[in-house]
Amino acid sequence: WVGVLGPRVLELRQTESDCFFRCLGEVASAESAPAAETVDHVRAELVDYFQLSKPLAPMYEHWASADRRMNRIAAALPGMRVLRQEPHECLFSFICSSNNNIGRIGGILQSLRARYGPRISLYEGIDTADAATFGGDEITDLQAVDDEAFFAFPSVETLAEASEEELRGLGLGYRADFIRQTALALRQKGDGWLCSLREEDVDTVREELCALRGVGPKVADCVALFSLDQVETVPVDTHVWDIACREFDPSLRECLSLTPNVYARVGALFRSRFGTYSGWAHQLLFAAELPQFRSRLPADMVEEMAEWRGGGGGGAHK
DNA sequence: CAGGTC
DNA sequence: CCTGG
Repeated sequence: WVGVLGPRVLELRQTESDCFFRCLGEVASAESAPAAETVDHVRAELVDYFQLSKPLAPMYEHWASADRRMNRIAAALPGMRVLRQEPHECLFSFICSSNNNIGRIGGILQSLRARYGPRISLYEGIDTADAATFGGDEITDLQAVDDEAFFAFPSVETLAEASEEELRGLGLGYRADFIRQTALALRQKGDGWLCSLREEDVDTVREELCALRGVGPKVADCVALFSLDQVETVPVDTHVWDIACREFDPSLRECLSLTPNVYARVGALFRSRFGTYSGWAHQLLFAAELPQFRSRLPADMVEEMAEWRGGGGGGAHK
């Protein structure tokens, strides 16, 4: 895998027993430390990003014993971790995700980076073709506009200065104003404000995030789980609602829309079943719904899921 | 209708 | 309600 983490382009390659990494480039402004120090620093950042100090095996065992279906999914999808993203990037990204599809979200975020983010220049002698072949992945997976363009995520300051019109031009649609407004609010609240929410309790985090433009319960929960250490939080989107209907409580199917009441019921179901790390358990169940992981699941399970989707009349069961 | 919010 | 499939 090749992509941007903070101010650097990183390459990761996983083998049976190890995970290798190297840095391919960095933003020009970053004062480059001695190479040996950078390696240690990047290693520490990866440990933080993938939350490697949290042992996953005990969680998997707990979830597997709590749920028959989860037992099989856990076996099929090992190592599914929740990322610990940079909170500002996470927040803006999930504001872009609302009422939107994954493909377009990725495009919008790449446009945001390319237009407002600092460019990352690759080190001498490194090109993305190297990077792509090294990992054996397609070059289409790269977060590059062209063959050599990488950008870090833009700062709050830069986004606050952006015009709504220009943001719309990048394909953000009505979310353009959400981005600008939230950037302005964050600038006013000061640099460390968002990260400081990591020290707060779930309810405070939710309340503070929901006060921002473009942030409702679902987006708030995503930011809480994926960047603010709220391991118990379960973001409920249309897919997670489906999972809850299908696996935990068919009566949820009667509800016409994802109202706050339904939202709360679904989260409560996950927490009663999976406990403290329900957000992480949710991540595994959610991943199992995605087309990219479907092929790894047992055939009868895939069939059961397809039947549910089709049986509802192409999603018309709502 | 898509990984919702105003 | 932006926008693309």
